[in-house]
Amino acid sequence: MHGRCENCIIRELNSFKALKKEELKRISDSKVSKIVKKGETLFAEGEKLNGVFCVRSGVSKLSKMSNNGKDQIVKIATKGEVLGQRSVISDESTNLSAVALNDMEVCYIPKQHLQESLNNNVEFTKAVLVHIASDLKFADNIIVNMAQKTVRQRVAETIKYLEDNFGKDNEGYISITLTREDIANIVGTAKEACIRTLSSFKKENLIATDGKRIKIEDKKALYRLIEGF
Amino acid sequence: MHGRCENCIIRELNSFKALKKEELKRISDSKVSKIVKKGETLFAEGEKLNGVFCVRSGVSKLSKMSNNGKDQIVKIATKGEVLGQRSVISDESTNLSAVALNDMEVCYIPKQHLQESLNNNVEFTKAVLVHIASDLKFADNIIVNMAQKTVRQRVAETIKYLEDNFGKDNEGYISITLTREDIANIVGTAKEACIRTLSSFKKENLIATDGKRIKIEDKKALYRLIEGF
DNA sequence: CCTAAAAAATGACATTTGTCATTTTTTACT
DNA sequence: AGTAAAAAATGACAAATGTCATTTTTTAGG
Repeated sequence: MHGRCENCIIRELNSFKALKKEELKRISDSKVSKIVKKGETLFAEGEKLNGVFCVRSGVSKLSKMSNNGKDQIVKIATKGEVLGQRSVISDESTNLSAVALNDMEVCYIPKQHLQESLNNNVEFTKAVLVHIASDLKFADNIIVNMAQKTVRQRVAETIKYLEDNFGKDNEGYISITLTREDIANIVGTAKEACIRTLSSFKKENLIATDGKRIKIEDKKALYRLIEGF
Repeated sequence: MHGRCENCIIRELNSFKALKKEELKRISDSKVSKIVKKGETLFAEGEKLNGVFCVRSGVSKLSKMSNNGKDQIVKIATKGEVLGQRSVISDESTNLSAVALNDMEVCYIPKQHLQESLNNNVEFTKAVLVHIASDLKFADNIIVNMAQKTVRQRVAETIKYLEDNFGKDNEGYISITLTREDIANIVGTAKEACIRTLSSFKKENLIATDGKRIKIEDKKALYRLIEGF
């Protein structure tokens, strides 16, 4: 609970692995560990952040409200992700809000320390740069999918994404369970359309469901569908 | 034509302003100035780049082909933009292709020099980081628009974007002229839908057109439409 | 200035997706 | 285990968008 960053294995997953010992010590001394319950907000769109959140466990959605009242999920962040990073880098308020999808353990790190490292440790700055560049590439792909793929294809892609990133339990179901509405908000469609699409996938034996849980039954066919057949 | 980077005013527009004199000299010695004609490809999706392109004049579209054969434009790059940067940072092949929308003057800079500066000059690395972070924020916004806004709203938004970024000529027409198909590829819709939407905007006196040229006639109404009224 | 090719425009229609209303099922809690 | 609330599922219909065919207009080049 109150471990030291120096010993935290999570940092192997993010840019913090490029930090030097002294830097880690300083960060560790000022960081605050927090438990965030399912449904709670880490930060809201437009807020000015004075630090970042390093995710130790649990899952958070990063989303942006659109004028029609729908929440578009832009990213699902899990263990190792550093939330609020972009906004600290540019010294702007956040463009996204972060809400816990299940109970989370996070460390809050005041931004001064990060900024100092960004200003002095090229290795760290470069690591952050590479990470953000990869987020950008990912975002470009989402744009293309949103613009060019059907809801069916995007639902299929989202299921694949969830399995690839969160794995399966011992029964073969995708480990992360989202509400149909959250899935719809990733896909960028109405929840009814999302539900119908999942039902149709079930009829076609592409997937099986049990409550909220989803299992991919015919991976090949699902992948073909994503590619447009 | 063969000016020195040290004297190039374009670099005030991008991260190159954070480079030191020696760095600029080295880059200047190895850079190659090129003229790229309208319609020509600077680089294609999937290509491995050995350098970046700094745009001195002209406009390029950055796009990605989707499986249905449509080209999704992700960004319009103009004076000062550095193309291929993301791919050099991550040392991967590019995820986008770049095609000139009109005649361009660009400088090709071999990647070694950039990488050296990224490894040694924190100021530069940070400047690049801030720039990529801003691209990411922009991309997040596009995702939300694609997912949640109608074609009408997105066409309106694209027109606003073009006027804001490329200005108007002395008759009030937007300075950059794209084909309807290119506009459709920014909006993420079929060209017929794009044409129909523009025609309807014309009927409603939101815009006026003359050939490819577009002029915003009722900015307020157009902006209201973007917001969803 | 003329002409072929490209782009824009339009019609007709199919398909996809969104919206609203309602019922059924699941979940969380005592 | 029982119950209220939330989530999922489904039907019916409207609206938005895509596709294909065709005509009209514009543009580029000799």
